[in-house]
Amino acid sequence: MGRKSGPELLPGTLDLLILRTLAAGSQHGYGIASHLKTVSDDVLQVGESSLYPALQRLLLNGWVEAAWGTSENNRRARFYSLTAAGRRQLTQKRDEFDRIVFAIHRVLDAT
Amino acid sequence: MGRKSGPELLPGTLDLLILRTLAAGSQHGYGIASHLKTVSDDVLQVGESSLYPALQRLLLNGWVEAAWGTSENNRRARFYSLTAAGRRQLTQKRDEFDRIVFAIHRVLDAT
DNA sequence: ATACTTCCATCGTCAGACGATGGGAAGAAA
DNA sequence: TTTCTTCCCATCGTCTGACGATGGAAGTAT
Repeated sequence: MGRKSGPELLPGTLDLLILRTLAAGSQHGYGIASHLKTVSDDVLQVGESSLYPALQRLLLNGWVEAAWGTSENNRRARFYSLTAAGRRQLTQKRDEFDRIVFAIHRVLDAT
Repeated sequence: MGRKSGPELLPGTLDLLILRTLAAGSQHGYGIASHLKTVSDDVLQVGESSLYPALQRLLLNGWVEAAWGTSENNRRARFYSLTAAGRRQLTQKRDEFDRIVFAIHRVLDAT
């Protein structure tokens, strides 16, 4: 029976979520995942095997940059932060998301 | 350069959209696609190569059933309609969608 | 010592969306 | 009559992306 109970995400929204999280300040991977889980009240549970590839993607696209540092818990951590292009991308992805969700609602609420 | 201008859909929502469309009455594939495009004001543009595989999926899962008939335009067409299980699935997928979109908004609107 | 938590990351798999492609039948245009 | 457009069916191959499993390493608590 393939799946467990339900998808933890809407595919295609992970980049947006990460970008938005980083817009509030630099964070390391683990911190991003925790933040999403907490803020979403445990609805959004992004595993590390989704998160890190996504971060690689964002790095490659130049939307985030990374720097090694030390976490609050005194551990070696890689801090990701938004670039200018990342900020632009955030706006754009957000608009696109809103546009599509609005459209979907039109369908769902249609007479 | 890979993409054209933007994704026409949120991946994972196509089944929901089709199910919801059929909840308003039997339709053939082409009709479903037209309906989505019209109602969404051209935002949701589902191509036939997305649509038909999706319909096959829905058939396999027993959420829709199909019957050959004749379209309004006097053409041979396959009419898809919701089964009882399909109606249940629609409710469930819709709830799930709302839940996740709500969670995403919590992230997007976070302080 | 040992176990748990935090933090990094990759590999292999699988689902799903989509471009390209192919066909057939009805009606309109040439 | 031929041609074109619209309607309607469907598949194949590709690519993106999420995720389970896996494997470290370093700090903190028991």
